[in-house]
Amino acid sequence: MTLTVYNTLTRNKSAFQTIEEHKVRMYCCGITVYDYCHLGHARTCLVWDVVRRYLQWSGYEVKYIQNFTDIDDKILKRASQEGTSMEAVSEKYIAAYFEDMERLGVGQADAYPRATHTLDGIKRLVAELEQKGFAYPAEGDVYYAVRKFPDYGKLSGRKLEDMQAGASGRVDQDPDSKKQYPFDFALWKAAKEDEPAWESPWGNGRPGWHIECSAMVRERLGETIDIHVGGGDLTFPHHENEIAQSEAVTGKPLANYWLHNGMIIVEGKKMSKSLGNFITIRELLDKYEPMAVRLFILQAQYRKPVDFTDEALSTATNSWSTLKEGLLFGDQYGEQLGFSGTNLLDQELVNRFKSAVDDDFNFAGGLAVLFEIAKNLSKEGHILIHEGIIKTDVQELEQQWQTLTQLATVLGFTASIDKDNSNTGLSDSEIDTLVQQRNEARSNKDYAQSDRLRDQLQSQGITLIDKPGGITIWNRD
RNA sequence: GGCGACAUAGCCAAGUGGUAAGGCCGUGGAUUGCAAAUCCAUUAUCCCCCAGUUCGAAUCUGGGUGUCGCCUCCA
Repeated sequence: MTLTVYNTLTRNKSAFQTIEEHKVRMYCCGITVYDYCHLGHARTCLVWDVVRRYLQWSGYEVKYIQNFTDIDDKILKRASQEGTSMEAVSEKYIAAYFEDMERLGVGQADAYPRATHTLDGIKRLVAELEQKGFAYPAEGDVYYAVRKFPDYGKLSGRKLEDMQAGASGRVDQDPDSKKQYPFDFALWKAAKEDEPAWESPWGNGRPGWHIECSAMVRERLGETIDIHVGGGDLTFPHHENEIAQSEAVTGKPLANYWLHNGMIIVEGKKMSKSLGNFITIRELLDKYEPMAVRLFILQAQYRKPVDFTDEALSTATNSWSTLKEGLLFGDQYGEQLGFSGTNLLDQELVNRFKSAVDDDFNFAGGLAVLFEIAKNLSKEGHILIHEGIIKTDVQELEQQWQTLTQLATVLGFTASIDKDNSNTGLSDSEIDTLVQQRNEARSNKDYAQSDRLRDQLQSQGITLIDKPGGITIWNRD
């Protein structure tokens, strides 16, 4: 089986081949830290985290880097609104980012470089671009001359002439602009009053947005990396500009594979800050379980847009409880069934999972395998509770459970038994007594009393199951 | 206006030439005092529309229609 991936650069699926055998160098364009993350950010982080897990599980050693943009107009604006500094705003939202991602179960990258820690690399890159004639200074700013880079537009599939012709007035030359050409972009911006600035050969100033990623990739991963990922909305201009910057200097491809995830849609429109239709991860997790959110995102192909609705999240919550039941099977019944603890996997199931996901990270296809296993396990669990028997061979059940657990881990799903069910205050014998009282009421046809007792127990998390022959068993939720 | 992506049951969604995975919801039956839970069974003659290629297409080609993204900060 071969992993096949869709490459934005070639607009095609092709077999995945690494530069160095068994090693993957992967870079993800992270976030600008001026506010809490929303569901759209969650999708990006979640999807690429799972891609990385999958690559690792497939036998690759993955070096995964994700940046924080901590120099930016929006951060400065936020700082002045809050009467604080750019650093304070960045720190606050970086901390919030880690809290949110931990709750979602997103693994940590190998490093989180920041623009403010990459100034040397950035300035070196700008200087090299200037030396090679790709950049020009203008009154303290430095711009990249896109017309000097023949490949400009190759990632997003556009031509400069078309963009200019088709933009219908949207790219009118700003009379105050220092650019030589409308699509040139800033590598370095001259310092404004009261704003943070760094010394440079072009005067005090700060870096433009795109240059930091070029510098970080080069510094942390090298001149050509295997996979560069990010949200689809970054394809142009951000990633296009990264390519222009890096490749102009090195003469080598910046990345062999460019992968982009689709957007979250709300009522037909992209979830975004500017539209104000976003829901933060924190708000979301007040209402839904993290694993349900993960399922909601992974059930869709990563490149397609996904509609956010409460109905979809509720559905995902129900689906998650099915999966969860399967995942908890061994914890709940393993001891009783005498699980051996050996880690044997069902290769047929593993292969089906792998062949699904190997096709451009088709996680939805992989999840179908997980659901199949989980459904059977939860069914066996139910039969065990109700009838005290199982219908599948114990060894096979254990193998299924081990397989489910491992495959779920690849996708980042983990379940744990809720610990707060022991505070009902009722001991087993007390429950037995109440159940007996209820059965007496039932035999006297005093159903009002019997239902009252059942409700009372239910409210304390005790579910009664009436079986044929007047036998009642119970269990704690 | 330019570039790109997508269109499969009530909802979400996989499937890229051989006759429609999976999830959620629902339905029928068993069981029950009634429930709940559970078990069993069941839910697209058809994949946006039209034409074509083919023995055969949801899957390929052409043309429509619709939706979304990017072209400005953006995950």
